[in-house]
Amino acid sequence: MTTLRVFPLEVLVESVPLLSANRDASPGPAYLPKERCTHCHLRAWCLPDSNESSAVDCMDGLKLGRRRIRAGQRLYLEGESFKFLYEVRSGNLKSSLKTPDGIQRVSGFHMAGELIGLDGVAEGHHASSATALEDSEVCAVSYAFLTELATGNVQIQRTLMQQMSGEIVRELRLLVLLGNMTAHERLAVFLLNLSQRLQARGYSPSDFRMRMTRADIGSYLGLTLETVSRTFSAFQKLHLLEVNQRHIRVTDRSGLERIADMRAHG
Amino acid sequence: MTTLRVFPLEVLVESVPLLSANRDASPGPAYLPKERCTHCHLRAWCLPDSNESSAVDCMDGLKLGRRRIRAGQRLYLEGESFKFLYEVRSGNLKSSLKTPDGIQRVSGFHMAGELIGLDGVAEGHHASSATALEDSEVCAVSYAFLTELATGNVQIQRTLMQQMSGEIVRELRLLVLLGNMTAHERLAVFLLNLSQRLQARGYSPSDFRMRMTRADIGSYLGLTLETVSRTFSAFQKLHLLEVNQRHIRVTDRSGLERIADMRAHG
DNA sequence: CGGGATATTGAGGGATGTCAAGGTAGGTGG
DNA sequence: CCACCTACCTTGACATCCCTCAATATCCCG
Repeated sequence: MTTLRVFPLEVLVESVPLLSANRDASPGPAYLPKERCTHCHLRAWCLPDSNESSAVDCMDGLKLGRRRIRAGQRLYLEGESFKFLYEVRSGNLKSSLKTPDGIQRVSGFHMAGELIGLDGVAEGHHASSATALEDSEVCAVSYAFLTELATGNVQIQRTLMQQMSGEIVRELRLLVLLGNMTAHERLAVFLLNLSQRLQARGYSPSDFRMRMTRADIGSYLGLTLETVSRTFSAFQKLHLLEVNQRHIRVTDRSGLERIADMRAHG
Repeated sequence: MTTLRVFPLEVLVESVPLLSANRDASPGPAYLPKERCTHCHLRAWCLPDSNESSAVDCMDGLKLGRRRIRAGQRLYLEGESFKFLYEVRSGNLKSSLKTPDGIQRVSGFHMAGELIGLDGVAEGHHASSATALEDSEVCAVSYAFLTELATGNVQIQRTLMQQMSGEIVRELRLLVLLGNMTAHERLAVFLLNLSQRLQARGYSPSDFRMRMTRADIGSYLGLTLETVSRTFSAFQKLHLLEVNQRHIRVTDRSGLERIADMRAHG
């Protein structure tokens, strides 16, 4: 496994003057220079309702820091003191947390535009770890500063609450999945969800490369990696997919959908 | 099953003047009269950090409405428009949501002092339903008013965020449970959690009556009711519990704990 | 006392976990 | 450029836990 190197983020985020838009000034080895939020093409994802200029202005005032993470590196660790939320700028990450027996279990995969770290708010330290599945870039937002700002800005406050609640809903749906579904159903739901999220970002929903291992998928879906592998093979035999390692071509989407909510129809 | 009767809550909460502390004035058939939050003995649970008088004053200004729910009745329905958060005052409720195949799955059990309905914030309608397991009482808080208030009050804002994040963390832990654990481990974790929450409320942690059916527990833990029943019997044979229908006596707590994180030790 | 909901227990089968043995891809260094 | 190495993936055989189906028992409430 890759050596873990976590750079002290406080230094990056707190010490640089706000609104220093100079993107060419002395980039450190592990992060990109700061820049105004207005330039962030993912702003709409991070704060979907911020159409009012006031909200945008507020966002510009946020203490922001970009950060690069190499594949396999951790962005934060379970139990670590919680200070920042992160928006994924590019690449893919996974969240995971330890079971009582010390095994790491994947609780989510995160693509560009998604906000992570919200589970740290409750107890002041992260409830899960975040690991890069490939070389990735994130945007760090000081949570203390964000809440301070939210106090005077309904827009930001509302968005934060919505993001949190959205996390709750996502996990509820995953709970249902883990509680009732067969391996076939789980993988079908997983692939359709992946496909839909890729499409929303302008990628092909039917031809993509997964960034996670079979073990990651299995851990996420509550299955062993062998069962995941077998299920991929089964889907291929059913002519639903063409599978080549992590490259997936969906050849029968409606077939997948039929499996995803199987018991609803038969 | 009991007939469902949902009273129009908007009427109750919006139409009554604020701070009408008269608890004897014309109570409707389905709810108690309004009263100041200061009189609420569960205030500390709902907003744990509100020691400053300013926060308490703010809470007094919240649009609050008490509401009675009979056993089996629904407080709100999945998909219903989201307007209120609810704090459980007395009794016990369960949350549940539909699987793709239309089966209702339990996602949580709620005891006095717990805040429910947070999953509705994300999309403006409830992501789950809440059903009373016995005759219960809740306190309705207008979400719109609460956020408005939070804009000027860091205390309330922080508490809201913490409650939400806490919900996320609880669900994360349940995810881990559902993904990896055996029936024995699941039930042990469930019972210990129940025990701990009862103790925190001043009840015996080792001698209590569960309010939910075997089917509810099974649905929550991702097991069938038969497996739950068998596991109770097994625990009894192992002299961990004495089980009499829903009455539980924990006779070997450390034994339960050993099962709950079994793989950690052997 | 009766009826419906709830709980217990048994028998059998199936889906998935476990253990094991290759196979494949991609990166690294000679 | 090739050989190797490591991580990842596939497939098989077998075991097992839990689900399904079914019968009976018990409790609670009217």
